[in-house]
Amino acid sequence: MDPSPSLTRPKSEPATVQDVARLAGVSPATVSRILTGSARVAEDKRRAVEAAIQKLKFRPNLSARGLRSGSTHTIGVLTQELESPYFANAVKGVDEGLTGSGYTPIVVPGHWNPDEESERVALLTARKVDALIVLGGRLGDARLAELAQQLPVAIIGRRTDAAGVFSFSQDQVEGARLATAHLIALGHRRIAHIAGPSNQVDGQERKEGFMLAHRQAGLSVDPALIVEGDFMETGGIAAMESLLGAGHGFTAVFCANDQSLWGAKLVLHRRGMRVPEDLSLVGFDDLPQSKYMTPPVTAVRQHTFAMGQAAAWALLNALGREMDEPAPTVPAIHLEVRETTGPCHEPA
Amino acid sequence: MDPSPSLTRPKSEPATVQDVARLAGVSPATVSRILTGSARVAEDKRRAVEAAIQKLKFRPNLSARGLRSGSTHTIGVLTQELESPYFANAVKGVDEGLTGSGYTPIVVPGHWNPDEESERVALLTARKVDALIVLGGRLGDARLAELAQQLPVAIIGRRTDAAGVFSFSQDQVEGARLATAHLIALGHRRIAHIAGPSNQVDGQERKEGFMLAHRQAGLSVDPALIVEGDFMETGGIAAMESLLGAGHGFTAVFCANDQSLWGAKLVLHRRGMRVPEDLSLVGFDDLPQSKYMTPPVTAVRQHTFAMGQAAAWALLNALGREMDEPAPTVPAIHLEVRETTGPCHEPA
DNA sequence: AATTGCGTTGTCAACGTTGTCATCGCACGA
DNA sequence: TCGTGCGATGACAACGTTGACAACGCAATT
Repeated sequence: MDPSPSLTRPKSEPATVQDVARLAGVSPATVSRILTGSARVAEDKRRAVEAAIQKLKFRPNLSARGLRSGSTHTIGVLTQELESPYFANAVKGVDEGLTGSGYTPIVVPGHWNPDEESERVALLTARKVDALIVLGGRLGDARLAELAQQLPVAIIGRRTDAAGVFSFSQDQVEGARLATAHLIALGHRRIAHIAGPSNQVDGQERKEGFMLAHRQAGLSVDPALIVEGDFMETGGIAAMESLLGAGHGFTAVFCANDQSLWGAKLVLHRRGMRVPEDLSLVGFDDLPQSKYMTPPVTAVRQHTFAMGQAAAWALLNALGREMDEPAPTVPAIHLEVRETTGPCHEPA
Repeated sequence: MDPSPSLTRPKSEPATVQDVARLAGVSPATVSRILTGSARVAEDKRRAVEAAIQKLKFRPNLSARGLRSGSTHTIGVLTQELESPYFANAVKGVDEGLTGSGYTPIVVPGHWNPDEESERVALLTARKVDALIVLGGRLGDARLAELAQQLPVAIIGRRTDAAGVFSFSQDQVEGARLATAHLIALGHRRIAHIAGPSNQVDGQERKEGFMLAHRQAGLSVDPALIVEGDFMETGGIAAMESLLGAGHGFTAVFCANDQSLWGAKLVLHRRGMRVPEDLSLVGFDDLPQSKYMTPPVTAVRQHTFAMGQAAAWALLNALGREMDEPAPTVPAIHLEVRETTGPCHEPA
């Protein structure tokens, strides 16, 4: 660490269109025309202006431009946790979908807190973003609909009834059903579930899929085998310990997300239990790291990157931009079978 | 996926200070005074204005404010990869360090590409950010110094000679030395190194620390045991396979970063080799996930979060804000010993 | 050679906010 | 009672950019 502040700051004022115009011997309007490409300009003047821009290192002041034209060529992205791989992936998709469009994403975190989310969104709109992408979160439908009245809005990872909102999400129930059915097909009969927080819709839906798969197979679920986690590694640890401590036999666990699974897996390692020989594990999200775990994790794959791209595409389109490529498609949710699941050895 | 565009968009024009002033029966200047707190205002007028703001849902237009006052209360953050846990952590630190300050971070990715970084930074300055935080990257010292002339600049994870730039970084050589010395202390004598890309300073310095530890212990390094990776999991896989394929015995590996280690570890798992019984592994960065790997990874801990916080603090301070807390300290780099390292079993 | 027409360029106002300056009104002291 | 002074408030200009509109020059046509 080496903080070395500067004491002198010359602060040469940045050039303006006026300066450029004066140097190039034209009017500010002509400079503007060249910058925005809004009208034809004689070749020699264009060259003179471009030279002046180079010389003065001119960059249009985007505050002024935004004020005058009403458009900032900016897309606000409300995420929840910057450090979560799940959101990072979606943001990356948005970023990718926006490259070459002239629009820049402005990413702000909401921390799953409705008040904070609302505040951050207000900040984005005050900043006059041209469109808005919301990743998950707890913003109410009413608020979303209200926002959609002012500017194009897309939401990722959540369904909504709010009118006029582009929504990109994947079928959580189906994903969970897939995961559970896979375990059942491997012969598992006593399957535990480390659930998500009960106040979060995703968690509820995944639990629903877990139940559904059992019902479809004509199996019943032992409520004692369902333990609530918090979508974090630590929650997975606690849940697995409580599950193991209670001592009711089970041969597989469906975890509501990968992070819970990672925590659970660590507990098994500590106790000398092998995966998948002693216990099969399925996750949800298929975060990038899951592929490199030992053994690599079997998990339901959410196409967050593709959803980010699709959201970006939809908004650019709504903003009236000519799209040279068709709307990207988001693959259906599916199960990525790797090595944390295996046939059931202990007969129920 | 369910994109449901709205066709009608009423677009009620947002309220302005003018509207508020009219409704409250005062002048725009008085509204401004209340908003910015720049002068005393009679209690009854204040109440009237606040009521009008509520009623009209007024939010000051930040483009206009930025244009007029020159300050946007915004801090630009140039990161490299949104999806990398390393950068995500630093950004989170910045975000935390900024909470409650009234400043908002604007995060843009640079993708390790000097041209793109330069372009993104230009975009941030055109947007009139009040200060700039650069995470890693390849921006030249000259450019950094030039930027520092215009606004306060901090750089994280990189040392720089650029004048007037706040720099927060950790001693990479020392970190690598620590990691290697730990292996040597455990009795390892033939230690391999999966290096970073040779054109990246971090990689070079970590390799240097690797060599240094050997020198200090009076040991020589077998050049055949050093293989170049790319700081990604796939590079780690390739490097480990080439190392194992060459067949020269070694009992431990120092990986230039955690992601390389994850890849390498997967190869060992595939080949049925145990960690740390058959091979010890040390990483660098100590990413959050490393703690939940099985076994948990021994790694050099970089305090990226703390550096992010410290950078935010330094910039706020430089912007003249009264800091009610002292500058956060960044702990020295250290080795987090977990379970991927153990005593050497095979005598050299 | 005069006129029309078109394409290029410049002038000017406006976007919403804030700071400067002048003014107003009030309370106080002489 | 009148003048002074100070605090509160309003009018106004300015930030840098763009778009509407007007004016200009040139070429083609009659």
